[in-house]
Amino acid sequence: MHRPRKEMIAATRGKLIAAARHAFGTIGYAEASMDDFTASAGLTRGALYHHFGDKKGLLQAVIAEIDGEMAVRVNEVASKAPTRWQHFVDECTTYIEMALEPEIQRIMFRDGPAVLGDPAQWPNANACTASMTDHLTALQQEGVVVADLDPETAARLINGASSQAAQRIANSKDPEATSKKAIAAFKQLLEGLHKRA
Amino acid sequence: MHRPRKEMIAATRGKLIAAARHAFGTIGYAEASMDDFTASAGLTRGALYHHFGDKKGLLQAVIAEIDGEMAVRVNEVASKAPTRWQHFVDECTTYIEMALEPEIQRIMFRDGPAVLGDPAQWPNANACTASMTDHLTALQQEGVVVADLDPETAARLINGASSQAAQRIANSKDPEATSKKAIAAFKQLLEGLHKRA
DNA sequence: CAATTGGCATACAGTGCGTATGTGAGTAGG
DNA sequence: CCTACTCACATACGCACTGTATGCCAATTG
Repeated sequence: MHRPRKEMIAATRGKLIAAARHAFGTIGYAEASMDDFTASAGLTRGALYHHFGDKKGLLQAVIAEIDGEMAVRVNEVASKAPTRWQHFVDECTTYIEMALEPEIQRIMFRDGPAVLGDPAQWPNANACTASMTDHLTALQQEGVVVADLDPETAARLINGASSQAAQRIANSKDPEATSKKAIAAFKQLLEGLHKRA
Repeated sequence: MHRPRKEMIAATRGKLIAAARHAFGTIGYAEASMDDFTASAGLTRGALYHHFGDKKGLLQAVIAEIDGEMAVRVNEVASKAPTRWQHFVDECTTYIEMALEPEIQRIMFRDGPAVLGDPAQWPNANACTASMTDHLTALQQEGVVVADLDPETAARLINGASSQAAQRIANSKDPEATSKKAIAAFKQLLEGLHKRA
């Protein structure tokens, strides 16, 4: 029986990722001391370097985890829509709502790109965009969306707009009102993709 | 005559900003050693701390300078358009083109937001968005753009989409082809703001 | 011409990252 | 069942970088 060993290792990795995720999500990547957050997980930097190579490696692992969770949440919400177009729109607005959470905003939209570069190049964190791309492709084949459009490109642009919308809401004095305005403007932009009669 | 003194000070500030701008724009904010780039300007960190307080303060100064330049360039190009809508579209595409430059991309869209937070909250770097907001407002009054839209919000979303478009082009294997696709997708999104017949 | 301001350099301390090395618990062969 | 090995993780060390406290010298002012 060689389970205990494997389980201990997985537990250690999990603890490190959880501690780092909390630190990165609150005080930010640059300010997070490896000594501090490994200690908060009851470990030392030795474990961190053994499992993740360096601080960036740990950030990658954290990002992969968050991306997976986001993809699940988006699919859950959007799959209930009546039409595919509505499905697509719901997917986008859910994305904005998730981007409102400080942890996601900080790690996925701020520190992540600054430390690891263009998110489009990340190896393990593209589930959300991939899903949006698929829907756009399908909508195009159904004739709902204009044909002259590269789906993945469009998905990325929408992504960018979403994150701005979320930041605007998050930093607003009156998030309720700002949210309405931001989502309205966002949907208006999406209308541009609709094929005209 | 107390020019020489003032001029020397301005020269020092200029040299520091230029050296930092180059370092930030190439190797990035986090990797740029203050000792190194102050030395490359023939100075030491003493001058830096005297004039800018800390590393972040210097980044702010660099960003303010770049923002000013960007605003000038946008206005130069866009002011030649025949219609106001075209003027607005040109403004956006010019913005994308500028965002293609590695220095601007790195400092304004990656490291800047990571270190200083939401660009919308920056005190001295909003000239570009302000201009776009103005045009959207005017277009709205002329009935070209849908009335039910907050101009500043829309400007920010477009900003986000622009920066994604630029990153996509910049990281592409075939920038020429990607550029066409990205700008086409971008214009398609903008069409959503047009009032329909 | 003396006094003072302040621009900038130098010296110092704290902290954090990365690496090299050590140790003890689990694992495999005889 | 005992020994040798592996490997997860800790400890110890060196280096680089930021920020602050202090010092010096030139320019300004009366």
